[in-house]
Amino acid sequence: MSAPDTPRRTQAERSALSDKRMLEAAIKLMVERGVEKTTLAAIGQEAGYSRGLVTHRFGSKAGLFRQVMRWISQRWSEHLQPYVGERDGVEALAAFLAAHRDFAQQSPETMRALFALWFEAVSPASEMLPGVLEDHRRLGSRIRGWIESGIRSGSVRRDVDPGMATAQFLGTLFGLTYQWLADPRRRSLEQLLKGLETNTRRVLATP
Amino acid sequence: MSAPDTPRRTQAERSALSDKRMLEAAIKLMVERGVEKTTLAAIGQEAGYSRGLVTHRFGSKAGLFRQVMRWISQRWSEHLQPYVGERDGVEALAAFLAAHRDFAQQSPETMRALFALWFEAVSPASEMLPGVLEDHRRLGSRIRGWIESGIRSGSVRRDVDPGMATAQFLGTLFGLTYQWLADPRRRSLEQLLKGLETNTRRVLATP
DNA sequence: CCCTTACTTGCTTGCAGCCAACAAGTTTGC
DNA sequence: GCAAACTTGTTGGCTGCAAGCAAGTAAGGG
Repeated sequence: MSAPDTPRRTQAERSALSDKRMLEAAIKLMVERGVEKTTLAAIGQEAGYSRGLVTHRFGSKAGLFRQVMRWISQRWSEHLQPYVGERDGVEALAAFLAAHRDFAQQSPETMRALFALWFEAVSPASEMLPGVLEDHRRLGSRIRGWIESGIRSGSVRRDVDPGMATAQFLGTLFGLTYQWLADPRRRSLEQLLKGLETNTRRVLATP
Repeated sequence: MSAPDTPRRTQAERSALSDKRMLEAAIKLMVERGVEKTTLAAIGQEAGYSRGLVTHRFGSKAGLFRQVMRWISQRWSEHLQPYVGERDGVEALAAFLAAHRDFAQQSPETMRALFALWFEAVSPASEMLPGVLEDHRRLGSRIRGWIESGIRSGSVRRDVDPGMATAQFLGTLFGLTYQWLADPRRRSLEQLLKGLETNTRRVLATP
């Protein structure tokens, strides 16, 4: 007879579970207190383990938050996928914005954690920057793809430079999300993204 | 006869000098290593004083960087002033972007420090956030003013919502600056801001 | 006037508390 | 029994505080 609160697990299950718990605890605490004021000991204990396990598993504090970023980034990316479907051009961008809006509404803490990590990475000599740039590049490629196919299918103006339009679109998305993070009550993210959609249509769509 | 390397100074001069030296040292080190990896002891010694003076003067690490932010923010604001002059509407916004571009070119480290501090402030429970929001609000008011007077003078479309247009414009400015900070070599800030100007004209200007 | 004495302000040094990272030990699953 | 998961002991380094020293300033008697 085994105690119901500690069922027998395989080693793989054990470490997968502790990984998940620690990542979730890290997100919870970093959203409450910020990365700097979140200690590794607190994360370990919030997750139900010892103060030392986090370091043992992820190597360092930076290593942990790199993992947090990858984890959320992946989930975000998967969430966006189905919204766009087979659309292209401006319609794909609009669907992408709707996905972003819904994700922020469904789990604002997760969104906050992801973007806080991205924004903190601009700090010079950041150990997270390479991963952030990788994420941005991937995201940029998808967006540029939609714009380019929009040009080919005629729904996007022919004189648009896809690379530049991508930078503008992503820049505005980041900037609006930043404003929402900094001061959530000033304007709703939904409203801000609606504005971006309108402007994107006006700038990119064929007349 | 007094030694040339230690001229006699009043108390006020002494502290003004040490303040300036410490703020400059803080900017230099935070641009090199990031805020987190910059120690108060290193700042004090870089400035030519003891490891303890920074805390004594500014109270805490957060207090110091609050002061750094105010200091740069003020200089930035003063730099922008003369560019705009008596312009309004889209022309004022274009002049503002030119000022931003020139400031970034003249002293990129200063710009980098200011925006890094702004972006780091989105971290929850940040002690700097109130000051950042204050800066943003002031900036937003000026921009909204230009847009509103542009509407009155007829150079900006009548159906534009000034508050929303301000949020979009500022958001894009932040987002593009973020991209430039994160990856300076990918696209020049000049190019990015040029794109913003074009889009702003397309969205706001009367046909 | 100037120069001694009392006082203020600027600055340094020593120390306590806290944290990340590492290493050695213990438990759990295979 | 042995390898992987996890815990506990320890160290070096950093912030923030407080006590103390030194440079500057003001006031009174000659």
